[in-house]
Amino acid sequence: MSNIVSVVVNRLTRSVDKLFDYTAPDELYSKLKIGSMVYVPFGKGDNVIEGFVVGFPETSTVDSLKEIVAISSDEPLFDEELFAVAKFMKEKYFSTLISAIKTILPPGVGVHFDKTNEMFVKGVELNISYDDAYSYLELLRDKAPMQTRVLELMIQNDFVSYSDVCMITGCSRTVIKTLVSKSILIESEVSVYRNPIDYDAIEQTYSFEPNDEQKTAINMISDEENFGTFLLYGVTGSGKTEVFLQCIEKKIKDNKTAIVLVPEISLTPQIIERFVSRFGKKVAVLHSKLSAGERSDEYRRIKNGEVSVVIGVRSAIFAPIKNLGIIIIDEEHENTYKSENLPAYHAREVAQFRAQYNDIPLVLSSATPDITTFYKAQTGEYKLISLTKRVNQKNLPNVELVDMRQELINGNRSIISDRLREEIEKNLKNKQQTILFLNRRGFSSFVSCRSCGYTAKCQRCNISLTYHKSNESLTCHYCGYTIKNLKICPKCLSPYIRHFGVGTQKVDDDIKNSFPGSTTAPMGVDTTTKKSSHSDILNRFKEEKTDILIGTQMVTKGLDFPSVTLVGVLAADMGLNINDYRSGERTFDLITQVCGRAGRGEVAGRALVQTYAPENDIILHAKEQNYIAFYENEINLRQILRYPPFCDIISILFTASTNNSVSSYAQKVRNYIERAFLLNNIIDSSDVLGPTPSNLSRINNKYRWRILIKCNMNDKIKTIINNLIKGHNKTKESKWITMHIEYNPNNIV
DNA sequence: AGCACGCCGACT
DNA sequence: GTCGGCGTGCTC
Repeated sequence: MSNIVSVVVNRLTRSVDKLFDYTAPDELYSKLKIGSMVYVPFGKGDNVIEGFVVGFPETSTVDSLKEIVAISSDEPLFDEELFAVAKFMKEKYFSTLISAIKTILPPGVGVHFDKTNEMFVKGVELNISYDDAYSYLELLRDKAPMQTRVLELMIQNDFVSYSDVCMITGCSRTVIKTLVSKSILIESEVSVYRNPIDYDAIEQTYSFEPNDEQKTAINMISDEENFGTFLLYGVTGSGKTEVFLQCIEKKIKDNKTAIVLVPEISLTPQIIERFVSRFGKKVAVLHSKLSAGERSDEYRRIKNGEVSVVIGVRSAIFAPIKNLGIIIIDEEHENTYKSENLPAYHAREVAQFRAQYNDIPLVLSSATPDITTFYKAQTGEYKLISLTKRVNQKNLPNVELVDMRQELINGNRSIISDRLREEIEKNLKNKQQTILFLNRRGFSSFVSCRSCGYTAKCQRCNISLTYHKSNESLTCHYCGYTIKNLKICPKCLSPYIRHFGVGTQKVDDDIKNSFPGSTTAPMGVDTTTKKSSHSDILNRFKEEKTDILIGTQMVTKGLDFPSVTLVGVLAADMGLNINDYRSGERTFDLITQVCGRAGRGEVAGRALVQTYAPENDIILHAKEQNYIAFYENEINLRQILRYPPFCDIISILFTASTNNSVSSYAQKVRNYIERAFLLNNIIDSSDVLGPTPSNLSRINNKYRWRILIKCNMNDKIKTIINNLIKGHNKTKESKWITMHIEYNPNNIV
C-alpha cells in the first residue's frame, strides 16, 4: 500500500470524530502536508466534503480506500505545532478533533467562516399557506401520525429548532426531513445570541526608566537556563509593560518572536500603542473588531514571517507564528481568557502547552493573580517575580467602608447610605464626577439578614443558598441541599430577612429624587441594548455633560476619567453571595478595580464601599488593597473545602425543554459515573455532586441540570468521561437532551 | 449531515 | 406481495 493519507472530515457530529484513511495520486500526494485542506468523497452518496490532512500512515486497517479528490490550496492551514495544540485541546476539554482544529484556524480562513458574534440554531418553518397546511393535515392523518404531529406543531409556531421538534413530538429527524423533501416545511436558522458589549475606554500608562526590580525581572525571564512559567506579580503602575517590552526586545535580537495576550483589546489601546511605537511594523494585532480583510492581512503577515510580535485577545494564542521565543499573558486573572465555546479552552493552559512545546518562557502578569496561579507560584511550580515599587507616584484612592446594617438601624432603608449621599452632594457642588457601581450579579436572589448580615449558606459547601420563588425554598447549587425559605433570621431572630433585587434604574430614580438638579447616566442592560448607546453614554460622561454614571460590571474596567473623584460601590458584599467557589476572588478583584476608577486626575480620589459585612475578610482586604492577605485567607478556605487548586472540577450540564426527562437522565448519568469510579478505584479520591438544577435553571425555556465532579484529573477519569460522551450520543435522549462537559469552568452556571 | 437498510403495519 | 413510514447505524 502506498500514498495513504489520514484525514479529519469537517463534520461536527461526534460519530465521525475519528481519522479516515484515503489514497492520493502521486502528483497530489507530493503536495500534501499536515494541515492541508482537501476534498474527499464521504458516505454512501460519495458527497464531496472538506477535510484536513493530519497524517501519512504506512498501512491502513481498511482495505478499499477512496481517493482524495483535490487539495484546496498548496499552503497548509496549520503546522505540526498547532496540530499538537488541537490534539491537546481535544484531550483536555473533551471536544471533537474537528472543532479543536477549527478553533486553531483563523476565523475567515478556509472552513471557518462563522459570523463571530452570532450563533445560529437550525430548525424548520412552514413552507406553505395555512390553508394548504390544514389540507395536508387531513391527508396525512392516520397514514402518517408522526408527520401529522410535526405539522400541527409547525402550524402553531413560526420557527422550531430541530431538537425541539424531536423533543415535543417524539419523532426522529427522518420525519422532519420527509416533510422538508415534500416542500411542506423549509429549513432555516435563527440567530440566538449577539455579543452585546463594546468597551470604549482608555487607561493611561507612563514611560519611565527601568528600575532595579524591573532589571532583575527582565534578566530572570531572559535567562536561557531558566525557562518555565513565571508569575510577574506587580501592583498597578509598577511598570510591567516595560518589562514585557524589554524581554521581547532581547528575543527579537535572537531572531525569536513573541505572543502577547491581553484580556480585551479595547480596554488596553495604549498597550498596543506602546508596542507599535517600540517595534513598528513588526507588530500584528488580532482581535474581534478587525474586518475579515484586515484579519486575513494580519495572518498573512504572520505566516510570511514579517511579524515578530503578535498582540491580541484569547484566540491570538493560536497565531501561526514561527520561532516563538516568549509568551506573555497580561492581567492573567481575567476571565475573558476562558473560551465559552467548545473546546472551552483556557488561553493560559494552551499557552503553557505551546511554551513547553518550544522550550520557552511563559510570563503571567497581574496585580491580583488568579488564586491557582499564585498558589503555583508559592509552591515553586511557577517562578515568582514581584514588582513592589510604583513607578508613577499616583496614590491609590482612599477607601472607606460604610456599614449598611447601621444605616438600617438609623432608619435609612434606601440603597444609598447617608454617608454616600453626603459625598455625592459634595461632588455635585464641586462640579466633580461620580461613578456608582451596582454589583448586579450579586443583586439576584439570595437571602440575607439586614440586621446582622447573616446569609443563608449550605453547611457542606459553604456557598450561599439561592432563593427559589416558585416553591419558596433555598437551595445549594452544588450539592442540592434545600431548606424552606427563612422568614426570621436564625442568628438574631430579626424579621428583616429578605432577598434582594435591584437594578440600575432603581438607583437612578433614587438619585434623581434626592438630587433634583443632577444629571445621571444609568447604564444597564435595558438602556444599552443598542450598541451605540453604550459608548454614547460614556462619551457624554467623558465630556462632563453628566454628573453621575450608574452602572454594573461594565464601569469597572479601564475607564479613565480624570474628573471622577468619587466612586460608590453599592453593596460590595453582594458578589460574595453568589454560589460559586470563586465569588470571593471575583469580589476582591471587582472592588479593587472599581475603586481604582477614582482619582485618576489631579484631585485625589475617594471610594465609598457600602457593605452589610464590614468585618468580612475579603471586604477588609479589598479596602486595604492587600492581595497577599486576601490570598492567604482564600487559599486556606480552598484547601479546607477542597476546591481548585486542590482539585479539578468537571461540570456536566444537561439541557432540554422538559424538566422531568432532564433530571432523571442526569441521575442515570450520575449513577454511571459513580459505578465507573468505583470500578476504577477513584471513588474515594473524588466527589460526585448532584444532579441539581443549575444556577440559571431555565434559559430560553430550556431546563438545565448539572452534575459537578471534584477530582484530580487523570487518564482513567478522561477515559470514563470520553466513554460517557460516546454512550450519551448513542442514546435516544441525546436527540433532545444536550450534555455539555466543561473542565474547570469559569462560572458554574 | 446524508444515505440506505430493515422492520412494521396497511392495503391490494 | 408491495409500499410508505419510521428508526438505526455507518461513513475510509
